Amino acid sequence: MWTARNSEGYEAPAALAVDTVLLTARAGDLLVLATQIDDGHRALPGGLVGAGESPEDTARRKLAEKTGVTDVYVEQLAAFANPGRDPRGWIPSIAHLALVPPDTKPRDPDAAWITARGRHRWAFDHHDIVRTALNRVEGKLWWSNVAVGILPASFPLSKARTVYEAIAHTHYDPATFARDLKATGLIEPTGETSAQGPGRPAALYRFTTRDPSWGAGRRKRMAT
Amino acid sequence: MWTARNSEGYEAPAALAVDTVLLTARAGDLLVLATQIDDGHRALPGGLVGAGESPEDTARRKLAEKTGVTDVYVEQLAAFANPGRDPRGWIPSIAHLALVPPDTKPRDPDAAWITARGRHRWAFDHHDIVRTALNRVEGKLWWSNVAVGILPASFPLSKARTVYEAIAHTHYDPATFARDLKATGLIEPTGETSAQGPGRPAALYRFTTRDPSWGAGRRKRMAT
DNA sequence: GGTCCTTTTGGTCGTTCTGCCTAAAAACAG
DNA sequence: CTGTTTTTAGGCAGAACGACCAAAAGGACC
Repeated sequence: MWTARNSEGYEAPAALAVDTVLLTARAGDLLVLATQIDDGHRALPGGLVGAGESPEDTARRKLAEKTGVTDVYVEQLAAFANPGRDPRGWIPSIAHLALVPPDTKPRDPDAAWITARGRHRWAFDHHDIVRTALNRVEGKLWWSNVAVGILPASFPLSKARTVYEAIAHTHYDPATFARDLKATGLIEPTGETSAQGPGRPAALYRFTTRDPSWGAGRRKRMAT
Repeated sequence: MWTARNSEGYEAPAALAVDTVLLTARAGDLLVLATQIDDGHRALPGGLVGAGESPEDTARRKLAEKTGVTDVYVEQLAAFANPGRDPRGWIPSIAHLALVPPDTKPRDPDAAWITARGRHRWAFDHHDIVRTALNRVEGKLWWSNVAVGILPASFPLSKARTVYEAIAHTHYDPATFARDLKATGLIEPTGETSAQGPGRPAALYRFTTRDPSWGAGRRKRMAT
């Protein structure tokens, strides 16, 4: 059982942790990176925040260790600090949300992509963290450029639609989706076209900005 | 300079803090409770989380000390844990958002209501925390029953409109506001009417639920 | 080349939502 | 009783939304 005391003699947190919900979308499914724990439970990738380090930096550092990916979309989710959440001691965790392209391979042999909405036996309060992450990314989908984290620099609208459908967990009409996403002003055509497979070649688009920023998008009612 | 070490010998946070953005709306203005610090800066009410205490409980305990109010709407905002945010040492803070009715009086003589959107000289990173709180409450306004925290159990639509206008920082047409708020399903008529002052007496409404819950409301696009 | 199939994409149509407006209902002041 | 004020119901035009249709533009196969 970890404990700590500060220089005033009062009890202090034993450590400050970070847990990251790393999401991606593949074949219409939303996936989350999870490591396997000895007792069969799943756990989110995370680690301890070092002195002089910001929690977001910790999240990025740990993600780089687990997947080798750098330049990831990372944002803070919430703090999970209820007493007893970690059996090792008083260890608050600052949960983060991160998104990566679907071709990202885990470097850690114990880590694997599992369905984000499937029922899994999560360790600690990680089930709550995952649920919070899903709510967050769903809510932001049409109001921001979160999908930037999953999509490559240049993409056809059908690819974007697959990602949006995986996140929103619904089905969009292709024509309507194209009209609405273009209307948000979040994307712009690159001028290029791609033609792999049958069918008319699709025009490629890019996000007008790859910097994550709230409130950039517009409209689109919530799914009923 | 506060420091702490855990039982493994590694450096740990010196303490875990809570800062609360306590908001209310009065006369069309959004107000925040701030205490005055020696050097003239403003600071948010807050305190240290005790061992075995949840941060939200800490926020409620501190608010009760400062204002005497219990049964407050409190939700977690975000963690502010950048190194150097607190000159006293490594002290992450979990910021909270709280809402109270406008007749709440501060008990602490150093605490006072100040305009939430005014330019003030905030201490530490409290300016960021206030801004985050304003964004949060604005975003949730039409999608949840956050306004429950400010409005009394029973209220006329004009009162609700004043609160909504203070939060959204816009002006709503009275007729349109009534139509739209009723359409959200968040409120229901009590059957009573109130007639103070001139004009047709207003029907009184209550929230269908006073439990804070995300996603209960519907529609209403973002303000352009 | 010709035919069929596939996917993209522009447009239409009816429904719903939104912002603005008008006017009636229902109180108070003089 | 007459004017004033506030609430509240309803109308109307424009925008947004969802579903659909059809043309465009490629590949696959004969």
